[in-house]
Amino acid sequence: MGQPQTPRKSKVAPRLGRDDWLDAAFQAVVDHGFDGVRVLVLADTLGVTRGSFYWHFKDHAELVQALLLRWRDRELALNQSIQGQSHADPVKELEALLEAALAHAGEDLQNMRFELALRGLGRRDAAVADMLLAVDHMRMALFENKFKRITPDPKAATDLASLFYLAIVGSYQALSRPQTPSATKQYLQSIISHYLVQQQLQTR
Amino acid sequence: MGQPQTPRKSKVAPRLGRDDWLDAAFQAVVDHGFDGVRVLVLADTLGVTRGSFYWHFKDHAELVQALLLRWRDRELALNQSIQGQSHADPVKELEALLEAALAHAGEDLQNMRFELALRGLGRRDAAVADMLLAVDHMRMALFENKFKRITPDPKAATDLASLFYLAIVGSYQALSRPQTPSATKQYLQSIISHYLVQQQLQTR
DNA sequence: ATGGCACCATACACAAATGTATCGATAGAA
DNA sequence: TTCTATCGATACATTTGTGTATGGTGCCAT
Repeated sequence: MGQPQTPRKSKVAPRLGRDDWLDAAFQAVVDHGFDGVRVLVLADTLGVTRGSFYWHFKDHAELVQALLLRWRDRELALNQSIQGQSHADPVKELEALLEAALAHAGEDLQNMRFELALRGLGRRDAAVADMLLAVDHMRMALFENKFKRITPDPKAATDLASLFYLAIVGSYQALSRPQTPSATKQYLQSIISHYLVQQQLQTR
Repeated sequence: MGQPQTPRKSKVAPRLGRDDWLDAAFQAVVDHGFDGVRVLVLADTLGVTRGSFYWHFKDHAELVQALLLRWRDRELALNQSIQGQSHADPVKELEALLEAALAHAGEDLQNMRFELALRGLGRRDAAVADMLLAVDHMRMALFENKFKRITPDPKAATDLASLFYLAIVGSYQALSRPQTPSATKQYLQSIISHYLVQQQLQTR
């Protein structure tokens, strides 16, 4: 959380880099969706003119493309780091995954809003849809692995993984009943424990 | 599914009405989102000029507003009609509700796509968000009632209703694993039956 | 038939956004 | 110090979209 690699004077007139534009574009997506990513608006918020933009990027499409790739790379990295940590207790592990998945929504729900906007874009753009599909599979596999360590029935594990993952995505979308990620987490966990109790009763 | 109330010659030069513009706007939302609702594009697809539009509507905002209200009214009506039908068997009833909810996605997933776009709009517009909230509560209550007739635990009924409703919304969003509504229905039902079996084992 | 209403076309003014071309400024290396 | 690569400003051309004003046309009842 310190200075970027290129040490900047951090006082005034901070010459912009490619990442600064990407950050601004990210925020624009969060606030107004991908259709709200306007070059001259970004220029305004960054305090420069569009002349700067067309030095860093070929055109508007390249900006969006770069933003997409950055998101995917970060998502991949995050997934791998989560895959790394494993506890002895599989239930603890699942709960940790739930925790991570819902915390990933972001401080001010920015990541969540970005991802929703991204899914909106994916409905009109096949390439984006493919990218999302890959990420979804990646994350769903994570859930499936955890559930497989809990229940003996492999089909049940797959179904439960699907159900939970979709419920999380759905909770992003329809924030009606559980209005916060933490509330969502609580009732998801309650379902888990409920399920586990019955599981034990059944196998006993 | 016949002729509209105003009997039209159905041959050529069919003078347009307010609903024709709303239909075109609906399709535009399905295809390109709310930001893709452009008056002159609609005029093009309808084969007229914008002169027509500004006779039927005051401005662009009124078109969107009318589209929103039409959606809400239809949604309310649909909900009430579903609320009417009730079978003796509560499980059958729940399955019928699932069936209806997922069939509501629409022939070519048009209703689904529209609703997703609508939720995207709701993230930027408080009034739209409120409207969605009301509809979500309405539909969730439907689920909750069904579950309450199945399980004795009221908290479990609420949690399950939330889980299922959010999973349905999520399946709209992330069509990764279950790629079609029918596939979604199948594994949701599998979860139900799984749950019911355990429920019986527990209460026995 | 003809007057009037409902519906649409045409033309204009305006705004917002993209992209290009050109010139200016500035910091760091030579 | 001066040169140069990097970054930004300015001005222009073009596209796309909205909204308004005004005129045109077919159809129905009187």
